[in-house]
Amino acid sequence: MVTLAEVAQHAGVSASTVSYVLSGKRSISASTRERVEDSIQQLGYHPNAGARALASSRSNIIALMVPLRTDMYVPVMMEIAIAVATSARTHGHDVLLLTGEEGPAAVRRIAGSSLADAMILMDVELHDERLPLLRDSGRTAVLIGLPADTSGLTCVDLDFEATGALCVDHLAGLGHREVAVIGEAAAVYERHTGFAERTVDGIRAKAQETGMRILHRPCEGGYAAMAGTLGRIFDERPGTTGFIVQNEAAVEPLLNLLQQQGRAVPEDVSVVAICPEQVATQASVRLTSVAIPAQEMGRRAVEQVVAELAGRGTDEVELLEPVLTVRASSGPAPV
Amino acid sequence: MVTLAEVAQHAGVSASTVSYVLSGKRSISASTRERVEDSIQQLGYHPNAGARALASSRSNIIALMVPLRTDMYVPVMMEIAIAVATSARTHGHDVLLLTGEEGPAAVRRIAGSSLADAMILMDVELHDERLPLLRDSGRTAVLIGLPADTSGLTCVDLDFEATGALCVDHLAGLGHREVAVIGEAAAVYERHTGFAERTVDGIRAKAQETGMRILHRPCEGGYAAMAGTLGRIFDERPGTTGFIVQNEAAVEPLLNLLQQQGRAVPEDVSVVAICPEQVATQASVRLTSVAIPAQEMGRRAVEQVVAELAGRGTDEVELLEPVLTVRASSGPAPV
DNA sequence: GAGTGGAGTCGAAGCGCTTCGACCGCCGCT
DNA sequence: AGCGGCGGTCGAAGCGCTTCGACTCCACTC
Repeated sequence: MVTLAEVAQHAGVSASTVSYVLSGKRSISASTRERVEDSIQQLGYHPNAGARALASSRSNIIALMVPLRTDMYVPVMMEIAIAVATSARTHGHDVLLLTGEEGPAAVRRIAGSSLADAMILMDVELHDERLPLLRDSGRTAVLIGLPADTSGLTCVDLDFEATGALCVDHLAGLGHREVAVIGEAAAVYERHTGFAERTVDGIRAKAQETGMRILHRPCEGGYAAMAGTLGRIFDERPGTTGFIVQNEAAVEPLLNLLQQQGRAVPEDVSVVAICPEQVATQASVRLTSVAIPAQEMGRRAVEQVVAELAGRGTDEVELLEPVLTVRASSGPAPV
Repeated sequence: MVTLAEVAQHAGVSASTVSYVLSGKRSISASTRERVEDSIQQLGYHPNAGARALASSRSNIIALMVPLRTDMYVPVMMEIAIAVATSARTHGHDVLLLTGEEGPAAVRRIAGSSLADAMILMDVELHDERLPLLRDSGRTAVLIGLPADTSGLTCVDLDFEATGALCVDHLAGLGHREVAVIGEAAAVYERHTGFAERTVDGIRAKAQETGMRILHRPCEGGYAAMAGTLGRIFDERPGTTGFIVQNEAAVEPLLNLLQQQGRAVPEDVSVVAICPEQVATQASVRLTSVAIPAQEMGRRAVEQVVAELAGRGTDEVELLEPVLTVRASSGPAPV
């Protein structure tokens, strides 16, 4: 491995000069800079990450905690993770992938070892165990999601309350009066995952306002689970004409089942989904949907992290505004 | 932050002793060890990652390069990534997430900076640009996937040739003579991604052996693409009675379309999928399938990495044997 | 009773980098 | 002419850890 010292010798300058060329923290004459840069090229020098971290107490690594559960909203998670990794690189950072498995201990370990300069947490619960640790670790952190108490924390998320309200508004405007909500799996609510609860809150509030009847049912992904849930919904509320679907793994099964039952979409029944654009456009019926801006969320989270590391910190909650796109799955309520 | 020196002072021993307690590289008396461990607990000490990496030239980090494309076999990727992260932790390593975006440069950067001790590459192409760099970086590396030239590389993968053969065998045994293969998106073949080509090779070879006619068609995921592809397949080969599906995003659309066309599965048409178990069991018809053992692949890759780092290296290709599970989507060919 | 060797501990020398203070010219000011 | 100040460079002191060699005891052996 080539070292700083070797570059310095090759360029005929001192080690510190090379360091300053690299960091730009002191002015360097054009001629010296050029010579140093040439030497770096020729020798194929790469700064040693460990030495750098030790000397500067900055690792240029951002830790990303993703949920362990691989059974939920996987594409969204993946998209966020990739967006985080990609934007981190554009800011000169790398991303360390932590799974939920280690739980709160991971926070302690990462903060304690100075392995990462900052952390981004996904899949945040309302009363997340990791938050107290995070707060008094003093590390900069950004949450993707919204806990109950956001004091001292920076958060990025889609405004799920507004999202719920938007879906209701759309269906109400089309004359629907009885709407069923196909939620995430029951476990998601039991863990008090913020986004799921907030969506339902938003739906409930707006429904009350517009005089709509809501039936909310958690639902696992997959065909079998959806079949059961759907049967029970129509048993209980035969007059249901609208669906709001939050679990993307239930979307296609739902469309399929409706079709089998001879209920036409959107003539007899309207469906609004909360899902990534790709799911909405690739489904068997092009879905009216509120997009989950996974990439945007990942990008924003990184930008917040970078801003805070640079001291331009702003402990704030940034809620992205939902956008509803009308496609082929929603129409006027049947008369 | 608490340092080694502080722990040493607190325990009344020298720094090196604490270090040896931590690493176990020299014998320490029980009493000393206990005292040191107590101090570590009380002070809440965590070794500084940078310092450790610098002094030992081991970062205990494994870099994982995942493809940037978020549109392909996402669940599989995610499952592998999580399995890698999880098993890495059980071996005391962390995982650095690199996206394909940076391309071969990432290999140079990581190797050069000693940020990671080893690399795991996913989405390997037959003639992958990263391989030459990897070879002469001297870093230990494991590929998930199989390039054309595996010399000097450790690889882990499902045996996709055998997988293809297995699918053909199953359908041939049921009397099917005309089978269509729904492949991955065309771009996957253009990039010469190993697994896709090898699957087709395996299918072709076995089909010849069993006198089966094969029609292979690449296919994007999603409903619309599948509809087009399916139409063209039946135009060209009206006698098709079997399908082998490799693109998991095409599975559900295919089932849906067949149903719409009044072709019953498995009475009129049999479908065999190559996909994760979850997809197979959650589809609208429980699918006869060859499982893609994503977790297993991730775990094996990490184990290989750890073995090589420990000097118990074995540059070898490890192909996992495919397992076909018969479910409800395949049956005897119609007469 | 001197010699041998292993168990247990310590001191010191780095690992490769950043950064602070100091130094040296040289320009421009009064 | 003299001096402040600034652009540009260097030396040296760490950052917190690992690891090598050396040292001390003490239990054995012959």
